[in-house]
Amino acid sequence: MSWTDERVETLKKMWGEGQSASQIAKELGGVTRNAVIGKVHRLGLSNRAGSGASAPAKPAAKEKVAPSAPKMETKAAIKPKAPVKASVPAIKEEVLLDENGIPISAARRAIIPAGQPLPPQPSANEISPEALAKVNEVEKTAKKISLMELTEKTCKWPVGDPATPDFWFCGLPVQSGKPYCEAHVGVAFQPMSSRRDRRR
DNA sequence: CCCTGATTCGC
DNA sequence: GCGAATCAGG
Repeated sequence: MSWTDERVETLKKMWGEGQSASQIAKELGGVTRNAVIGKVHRLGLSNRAGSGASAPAKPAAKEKVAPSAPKMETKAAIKPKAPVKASVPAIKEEVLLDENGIPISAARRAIIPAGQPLPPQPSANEISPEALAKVNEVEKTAKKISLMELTEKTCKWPVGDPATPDFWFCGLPVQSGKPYCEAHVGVAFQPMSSRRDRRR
């Protein structure tokens, strides 16, 4: 593959949108994230910001270390024509508030359904509205995979009622070792804080 | 371990 | 110019 005008265009676009090099590489196909990063540098748009921040001294005096332990990279080549459009829709969401002023979103209610034993449900915690908004967004683009499709790399956040055909798991790539994608990690692991002891 | 971008350097 | 290998950090 070569850097056709078109591909460069996509690269610029996605990089500008803050997409990671690996994501861009996947989108383009035929190139690795290294290639993307290399190109990005050559194009001189390594810095996404460009604000007048004083350029920190980067001597970058690097020395060749003895090459000893070679590292193999795991190649998983699966790219279904997922219509994953790189778009950044405005995060606008209606956050309903309950009696206590705790934000309740549609997504939230959607995952509390049957009252069955569900995974780590942050009960009455106060979750940042942003996190919830993100979850709502994610659930729109989630891969919606089935139980059997779950792997260590797929978000295991359940959505819907397990007793319903509409039940599915998020399925998006997990964040490092966690069982959920970034968005769901945000609502799954929330330090209980609202437990402020109030005088009565 | 997973991921990220940054840099180097042989091609 | 290109990008794998490597480095460095999260």
